[in-house]
Amino acid sequence: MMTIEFPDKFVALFRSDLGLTVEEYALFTSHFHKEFVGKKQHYLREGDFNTLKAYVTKGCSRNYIIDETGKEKTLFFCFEDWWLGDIESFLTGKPCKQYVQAIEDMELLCITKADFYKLGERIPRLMSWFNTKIQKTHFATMHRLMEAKCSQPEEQYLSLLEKQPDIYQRVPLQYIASYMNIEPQSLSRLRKRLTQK
Amino acid sequence: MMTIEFPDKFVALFRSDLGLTVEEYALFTSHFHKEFVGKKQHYLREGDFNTLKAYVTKGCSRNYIIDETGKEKTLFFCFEDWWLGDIESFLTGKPCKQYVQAIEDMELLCITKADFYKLGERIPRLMSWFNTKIQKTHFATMHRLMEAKCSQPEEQYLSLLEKQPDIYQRVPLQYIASYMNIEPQSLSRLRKRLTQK
DNA sequence: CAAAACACTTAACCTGGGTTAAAAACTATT
DNA sequence: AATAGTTTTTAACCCAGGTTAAGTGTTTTG
Repeated sequence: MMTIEFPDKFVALFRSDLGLTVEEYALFTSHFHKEFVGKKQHYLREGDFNTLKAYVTKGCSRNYIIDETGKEKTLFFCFEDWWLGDIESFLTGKPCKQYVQAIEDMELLCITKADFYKLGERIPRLMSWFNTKIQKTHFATMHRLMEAKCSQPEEQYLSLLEKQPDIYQRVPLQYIASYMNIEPQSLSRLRKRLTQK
Repeated sequence: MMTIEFPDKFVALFRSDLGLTVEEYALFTSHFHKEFVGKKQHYLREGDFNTLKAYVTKGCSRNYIIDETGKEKTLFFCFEDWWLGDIESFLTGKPCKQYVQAIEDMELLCITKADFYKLGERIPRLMSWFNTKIQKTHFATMHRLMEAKCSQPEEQYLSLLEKQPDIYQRVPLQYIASYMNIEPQSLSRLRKRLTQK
């Protein structure tokens, strides 16, 4: 079995922050395996079952859904040191509603749901970390809903440019438009308006 | 101390569904008190601290935020047998971002956060119920985000009319418009268009 | 009961994003 | 380097919803 390298942030999270012992940490990490998802490939599609917890070590992706008219609607992006997947499917065991597609070649560290829950029984802290993570994810989703309800395309573009300027280097414009709920043409037009000011 | 009447659904939830013993249930419910919120009064405002778990026995309300331009944006409504409040503030102990306003006179059954967590230690099932509830709330918020991203005002109006026809009797049109992210005038116009068909 | 406050509707005008289609600018592939 | 494929830009036209404002209907309250 080949040794996996775990990123600094991963180690810090479970060793320093969560305070797992060396033994607990070793046990936990021994259950991980590597996966790769090529650019434009799907990690999950609607109807799939999300049975892995996946930590992103390289690349980025987007979660999207397809509406009744066949249009893709990007819900959010995922970058290094985030966890990837469709939480609802992971937690309920039901099929995914979302698509998860790599925007760049991705490298993942994965543990199966079964292994994770088994370890959760032996390492209670792992379970409480997970519960806290679900809470934080919920807050993030709520903030996203608030943003979606409040902000005009123009402010949304500018605030994204401020918070995550690198996103425009890494993520094609069409996906950002879909995240902002407008057509690529409209985002292009909006940018033109902004540069003319 | 006066006796509080707990609604059937409340009893079913904690006795049948969750399986609390008679003693546990008695202990749990002994910590509740009643509260009233008059129509248009606020149960919570932005900046307040949400320190109560509140079960709605009568009336309905809306959670909303105010955007930079001063406009109210309704995130969701709350009816009988739902839990009321700003979960993020409850869980983090930080000030609310949301306003919670009664649409009709409301009657609530409340337990303090401190009491709830103390009981959670003695009755582990209570805690695991709560964790599951947070998960479900997260799914609901995610579905709301998906809906907000996908649906056109017209379909949103019609699907709401189908799912919860009583909402139009109980909730003023302006709040439904705000929930749908359009102006009251536009909803009025939309309804006219629909009746003309 | 009348006045005031609130809720809903209607209409005219305006604007920003959708739609369609084509061109231009990149990327990837042979 | 040439070709094909993809992504982004541009332009013209259209339309749904925003804005403003006025009018009608319905509660609430002194």
